[in-house]
Amino acid sequence: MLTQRAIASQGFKPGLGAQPVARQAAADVIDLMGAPMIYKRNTEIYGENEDAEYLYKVVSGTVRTYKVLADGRRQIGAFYVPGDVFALESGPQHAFSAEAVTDTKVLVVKRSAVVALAERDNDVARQLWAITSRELQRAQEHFLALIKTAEERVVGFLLDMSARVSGGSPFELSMSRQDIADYLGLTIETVSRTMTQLEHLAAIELPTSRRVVLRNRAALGRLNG
Amino acid sequence: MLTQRAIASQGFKPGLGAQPVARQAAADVIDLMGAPMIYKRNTEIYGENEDAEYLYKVVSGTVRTYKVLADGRRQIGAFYVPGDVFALESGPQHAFSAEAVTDTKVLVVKRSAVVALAERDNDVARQLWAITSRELQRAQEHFLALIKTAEERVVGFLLDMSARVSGGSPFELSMSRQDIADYLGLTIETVSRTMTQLEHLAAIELPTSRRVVLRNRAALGRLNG
DNA sequence: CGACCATTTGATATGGATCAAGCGATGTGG
DNA sequence: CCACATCGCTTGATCCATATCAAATGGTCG
Repeated sequence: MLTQRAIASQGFKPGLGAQPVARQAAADVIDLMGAPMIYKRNTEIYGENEDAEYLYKVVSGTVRTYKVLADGRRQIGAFYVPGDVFALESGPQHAFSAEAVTDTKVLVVKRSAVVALAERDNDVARQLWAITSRELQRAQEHFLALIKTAEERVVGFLLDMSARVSGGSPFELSMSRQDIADYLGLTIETVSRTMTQLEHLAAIELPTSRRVVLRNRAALGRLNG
Repeated sequence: MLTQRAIASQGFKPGLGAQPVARQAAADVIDLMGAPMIYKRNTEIYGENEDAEYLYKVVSGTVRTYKVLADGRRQIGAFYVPGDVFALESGPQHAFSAEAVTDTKVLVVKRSAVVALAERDNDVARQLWAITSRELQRAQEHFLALIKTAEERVVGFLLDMSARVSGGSPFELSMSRQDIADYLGLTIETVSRTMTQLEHLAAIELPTSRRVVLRNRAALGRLNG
């Protein structure tokens, strides 16, 4: 479904807009050197604490990274959609595990190869830095979301996803309510109730549980805090 | 503030001085090129959305970065103690404001100078990346802390601070209860109550409200989740 | 000593979690 | 093609951790 649009939009992420050039070039390294791979829905891409051997770029589908806490709860660190680069969250070992949310196609490149290339090509070095920087910014925003109310978290999530998946207002959520709950630090019941409530407020519409129509962006902006 | 900034810019003249430091690590670059500056308790170092012109390294004292949310609440992003480098949290503008928690001495260096140096020196480039990477890791840990219980957050904070400030077990908190609350996403009352409770559990001791003795690390480790 | 600020302690309220059913879509075996 | 099992989601009732409101205590500095 997403494949055609995903390929067309590679390398650009409207909204973040910090360094489109750097992002483009960084993406190119993976585009040029990357090997395509396919992961089925709910299969592991890598595990927490494994050596971070590869860098990935999503071609189609959605990926989640997560950690399972001591008490058994799962916290999702991020969702990655077509165009996003992941597995550069930290040091030499992965801090999070990664799984395919849907059937997913990625491009894979050896981290060591890119790092070696960066030794000689400081354009590549700058791109690696830029990717990490953007990841940091994303983590900070996610982090700020966690101190907001349930309604604000859900609204923020919907606005974010609608901006990131190609298209815009009527869009499809590729992840389950449980995934959303684990991403937002809420329970599935609270996410569900909040969605219903937003629908009653006429802020959104839910033709199906996965399909979202942003019906009143002004109201959503206000509810976003 | 402007006066102090002017002094900072004397530290580096483009085109000069690159050679002698060419093989130094980034932290050392700040040590070598940095201009000392002093900020009084509770004064601003830089504001959110200002251009990120400088990089800072704490020599003495403590710094907090924070954001004020729409509803007026303040969220502290990080505390920086001697040895820490800050102001590399994101892109070309600061995502957070920075203030001195106590009277603080820092070394300041022009960001553009370091970035320019990184163009020619891979080692410096790698160090810039490493600093950003570490910051990302720190943000992720802070983020994971926010989904824990109040007790776990406070215990985690105390263990973290005790590890970071020179010394170890008996150590001094340089920040107020309000600072801690805003860092942990709790209220001042909850932080206070939790501290008292930890004292009753004989896990810690509080000779004064700012002085902390870790009395039972095993118990604290358990309470940390 | 007195004023002020930070911290602690107490009483009550509440947002979201938890426990528990119900419902609708999808798929499977008969 | 239907009956039924399953799964993901929604809805309802109740509980609890932390927030909020309020007051007392302690420490610091003029």
